[in-house]
Amino acid sequence: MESGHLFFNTACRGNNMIFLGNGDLSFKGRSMMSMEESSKRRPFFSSPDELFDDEYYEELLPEKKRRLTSEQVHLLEKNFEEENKLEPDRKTQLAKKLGLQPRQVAVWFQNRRARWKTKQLERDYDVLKASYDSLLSSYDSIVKDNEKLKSEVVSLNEKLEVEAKEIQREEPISDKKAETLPLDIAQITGSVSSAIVDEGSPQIVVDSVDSYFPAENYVMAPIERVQSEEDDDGTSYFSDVFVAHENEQQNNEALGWWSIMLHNGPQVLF
DNA sequence: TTGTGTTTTATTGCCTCC
DNA sequence: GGAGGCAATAAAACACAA
Repeated sequence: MESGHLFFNTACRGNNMIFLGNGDLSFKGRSMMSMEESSKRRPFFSSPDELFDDEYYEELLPEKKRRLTSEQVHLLEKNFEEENKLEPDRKTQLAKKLGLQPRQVAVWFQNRRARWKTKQLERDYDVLKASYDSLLSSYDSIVKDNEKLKSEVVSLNEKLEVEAKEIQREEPISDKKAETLPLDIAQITGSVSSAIVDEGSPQIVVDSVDSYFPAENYVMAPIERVQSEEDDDGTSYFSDVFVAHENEQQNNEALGWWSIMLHNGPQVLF
């Protein structure tokens, strides 16, 4: 039926083709129209004589916009797949083959490129969106991990504090030793990992220019290892613990390079 | 049948390249 | 300056729901 329709729905006059029937009975998934319905809408011819009836064409003029037949579209699509640009020779050949004006072929390619571009943009958007969704998912997972690690740090800090107090109770410390003990262990506990940073509480910031301690009043000084807890794989959660002293001058004398480090910018402590 | 949205064909104006 | 490409747009053809 489609091929029959295609045969009847076009009429050639010289190099130009004028479309008289309904060009897309089955065009791009649209519903099939019966031959009868089609002829009611737009008559088509059954004999060569009728095809070249000049009077009829004059009635039709000015010519209405006609859709290309599915056969023409198929051939155009095939050519477009091969090369989406049209050289002059190819345009002329294709126009002859299809019974269209070269201009029509050029216009079809132009519109087809525009459609392709739109589709391509949609595809690109889908790819980018998938990529974004994936990244977002990874980010969420990292945030959760971070929360988990932070709570572990809090729990370990609490343990550390308890144990430090016990040590202090069991072995009363000398005045000299007392100078090097933490003033406030809770303030120090943020220094365990650069990946775990709680913005809500003051901490020593590792790998950062910003330090928890106001440089005017405090310096950091190395002290004896207070407590070190190790993970299953042997990774140490706690390294050296530092203490802040209010008397900067005293500490500058006593602590040497730590104070220099503090005043001279970024420190990598672990 | 009609209103509305979509698709296709064609035009216009601007831009780039040779 | 002419040819060709592209973006924006018009207009016809068509689908489809109410």
